Order: sequence, then C-alpha cells, then structure tokens
Amino acid sequence: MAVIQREISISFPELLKVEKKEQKHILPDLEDVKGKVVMRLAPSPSGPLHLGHTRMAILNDEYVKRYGGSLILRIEDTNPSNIDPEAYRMIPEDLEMLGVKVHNIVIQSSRLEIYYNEARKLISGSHMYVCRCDKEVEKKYKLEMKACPHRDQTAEENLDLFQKMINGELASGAASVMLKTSLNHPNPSLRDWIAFRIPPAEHPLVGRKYSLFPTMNFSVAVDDHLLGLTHVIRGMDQLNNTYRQKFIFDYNNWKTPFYFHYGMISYPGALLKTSLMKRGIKKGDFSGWDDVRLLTVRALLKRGYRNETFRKYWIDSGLRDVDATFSWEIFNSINKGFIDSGAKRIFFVKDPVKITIKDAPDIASSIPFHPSDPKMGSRNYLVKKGSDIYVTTEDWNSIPSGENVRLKDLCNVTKTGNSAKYSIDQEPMKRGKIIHWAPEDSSEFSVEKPDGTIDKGVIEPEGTKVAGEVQMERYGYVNSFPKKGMGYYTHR
RNA sequence: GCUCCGAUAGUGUAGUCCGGCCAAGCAUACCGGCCUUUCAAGCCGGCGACUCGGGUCCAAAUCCCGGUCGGAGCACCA
Repeated sequence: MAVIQREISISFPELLKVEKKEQKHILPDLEDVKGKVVMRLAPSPSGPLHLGHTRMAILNDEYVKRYGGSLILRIEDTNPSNIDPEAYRMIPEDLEMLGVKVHNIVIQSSRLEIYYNEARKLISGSHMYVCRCDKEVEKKYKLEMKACPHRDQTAEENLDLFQKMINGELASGAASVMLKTSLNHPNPSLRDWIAFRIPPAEHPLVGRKYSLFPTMNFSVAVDDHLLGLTHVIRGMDQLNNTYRQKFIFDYNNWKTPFYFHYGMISYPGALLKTSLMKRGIKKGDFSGWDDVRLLTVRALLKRGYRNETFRKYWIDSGLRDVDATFSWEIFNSINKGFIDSGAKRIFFVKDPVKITIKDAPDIASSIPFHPSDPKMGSRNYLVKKGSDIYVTTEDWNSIPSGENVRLKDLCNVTKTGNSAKYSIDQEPMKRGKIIHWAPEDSSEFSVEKPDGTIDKGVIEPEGTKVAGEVQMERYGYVNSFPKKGMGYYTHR
C-alpha cells in the first residue's frame, strides 16, 4: 500500500491532497435567532479589561458580526464603592484594540430614574417591599424561610418609604428594597433578594444627586428588557443571577432573552482580580495598568500579542458549558502563527562576552531578515580584521576549548581557551553548533519579561532600526522599541 | 451544608441534543525524519483519550440510574 501511495504521489500528487481536511473551529449557531440580534457586554468599571474579560467580549462580538445587529457596551456602575473613573475611558479603548465593534454605550448610573420607575411599578403590584430590618436579622429570616415584618406592608406604605429613600431621608443601611420571590425556594439565594440599597460611598459620576442604587440583578433585568436584548451569553457564575432576574421578567410579563451560560475558565497562577492589580499599582509593585507582568488587555498587546490571537483562541475554545483551563501553550502558538511571517530576525546577544577572532581577514556578512522571505531583505556587516564581536556568555561557556563553532552567517571559529581562532575550514557545518553574534558597534538593549526580570545585552546595529514585533534569533519573539533601547518579551 | 453545572489524549477542543458512518477528528505539546548557516517557521511520520460501576438496546462517547472527581453560586459585588 505504501508503495502504491508513493507511486500515486509521484504521478498524481493532487490525488493525495484531498485526504487532508483542515478542520477549523466554528462557534455553534445561536438558538432562537429571528433576524438580527442584540447582545451586550456588561463590565463593571473597576479598571481596564483583562484576559478574563476578552472571552465575553469576543464571543459576543463574533455573534453580532455573524447575524448582524448590535452590540451594546453597558457599563454597570451601580456600586459606587467599586468604581475607577478611568475605567469609563479605558474599557472602550480596550475593546477597540481587541477589534470588538461596539454600537452603543449605556452607562447605568445615568439611568437611575428609569430603574426607580420600574421599581414603583413593581412596588405597586406588591412584588417589592421596603425592608428596614438589620442586614443580619434579614438573613436569618430567609434562612428560616420566614417573612420579615415589612413584607406585608401595603403598597402605599412601600411607595412612601421608597420615595424617602430616593429623597435621601434614610441613611445607608437603614432600609433596602426587596423583590418578593418565594420564601421557601430551595435555593436560599433566590429567596426575596435585594433590589435597591443605599451604598455608603458617593458615586463618582452622579455624586450627591442620587443615593439610592439598584443592585445588578435589578438593573440588569430592567436593562436587558428595555434595551431589547435577544441573546445573553455569559459565564456559569451568573446562573443564579439569571434565575433571580427571571422573576422580574415574569412579574412584568416580559419575554426573556435567550440565555447561554458558558463554563468557567481557570487561569492557573494568574492575577486577574482588578482590585488586587489596582492595589499593586498603588503600592508601586506595578508601573501601571500596562505593566507587562499584568494580564490586562493593554499589557498583553504591549507585549506583542495580536488581537487576532485572542479571537482565534476563544473561537477555538468554543462555547461550551464545561469548565476549562486557559492554555498559554496554545495561546502562544496561535500568536506565533500570526507574527512569525512578519517578524524580522535580529541578533540580540544576552549577557554578552566580547571575543576576538584571531587570524581572521575582513569578513563580509549578509544575513536575511527572514529565512523564508527574501523580500524582507538582509542586513550586511563588514567585520574588520582584528575587531571584536559579542556572543552570549551562555553560548561561549557551553563550548569546550578546541571545539569548532559556527558564527551564523559569518564564519567558523575554533575556541581556544578564552579566544576564538578563525577556522581553516570555512565550509558550512552540517552538524556543529551554530550561534548568533553581534558586531562590535552594537547597542545596548534590554528585554522586559513578564516575570518581572530584565534581560540585558546588545542588539546588532540594524536591529535598532526595526520597531515592533521581531524574532530575536535563538531567544524569542520581542515587541521592540529600539528608540527606547528596549523591548517586551512576547513568548518563545 | 444547600442550589446548580460538568467529566473525550499532557493541554485545548470536535463528536453527545436526533445511539450505528467514532476500533473517536483537529490543534498544541512531545518523539522521529525532511528542509534549514536560529533551539523559528514549514513539510512528513509517530505517540496519546471517551471518569468509574450498573442498566436499556442488535448496537452507547452519545440514553437512564448510582458512585467518584471537578467547578460555580450561596443573599445589599458585578
């Protein structure tokens, strides 16, 4: 059989081609699509977007692009204690850099009157009541499946108290608005949940004008309806919230959007808590939101990840309800696929050691910028007789004295003690070690790595003219900023 | 503890709804080879998986029950 195949491939190579079908991952169709879709991204403005957010952003964007319709960025800022005013600016920036097309931006703190009105309707319909119990007492009632004394207040009493809350006549914690569900619901977190409360902190956008804020479950339900959401895809962690929000849809006879909850992704060892990143920045552990040790979108892009990489990674991962682990291995490999063909090859000599090549003539060296793309040209050097070159300490120390080694695209040398001797034999070495080098007039260069360390060394002169994503040969891919004499390590 | 999800190779996934074409596809990693003056890319080949136990059925990764393991949530965060 093998013989026959070989014969076929010689005479009819195209016959064998058919067998291999490249399988590309495609997101499953959304259920219940009638015409265009309306979907949303709903981050809270506690900081810029990070790796964990990119999934929801890209998945929603993909579906809106597939079916047509609109993608709403809804900034969920109903908890004044957890807001970074800068986030209102950073989040749209991040989305744009990711290639996510947002059609409409909605800020919840500008819609408080809308929530109040919807609340009045539900209070009038006896679906909500103002509770003045202490937090702990209230909790106890629920665990015991009992009604608190305020649950039976009349709608008029509740409306009156609600207005007092709006007017700022009640202090934080003095009262809250509860949505009636079912006191004996088996899932305790679905029993009468909080719809409004008076937070202790002042809201950075609306300031003193408002002191009563809905909880996310209330504002999300109202907005999902009012904004005409057709499909909501979000993490499994939101499942209980979906059940909670369902009560509001039911009381109002609203049609619910189509929900899908995807499995949770775990990011082993990753710092993805915005609050912790923020604390680190404040303390000075990180230089800012784009510190390369952080996994924010801006830091990752600065390191040299392409926005296409995020997209392909999340599409490949699919939309499933299973939990999964984020794989840097795959993520980096995808990114390499995007950057390699355009990345010029550059010699970066880390921890350089200067050596003289004894007995060498003037040597002209021409090195292609890309081994498989001659159109990218080459860099040319003349290493004059008697001048020095740099190689990495690691390479140099790994070569035993007396050993021949190839300086890539320059010449063969023999290590003799602490110096190198121009080899008699300059034929291409098939088996030997090939190392990279940099000429004497190279510049200092350093590479910042995501683990916080910095590799210092020298970069070949032509390397100082190439900005952006390059491949430092035998080192790794680097997003280079030669004017600053440094770059950020992307990955191997 | 309670409520709710889930379980395919080292990793990420396809297939599971509507049982047979799945002695399980793809990617990545790894191993071997080709190419190559990079330990890159590319090409070829290889390794490697249906959580366990029972049931239904001519037939189960796919349906049912149970165990185990893992995950999410648990009430004024979103």
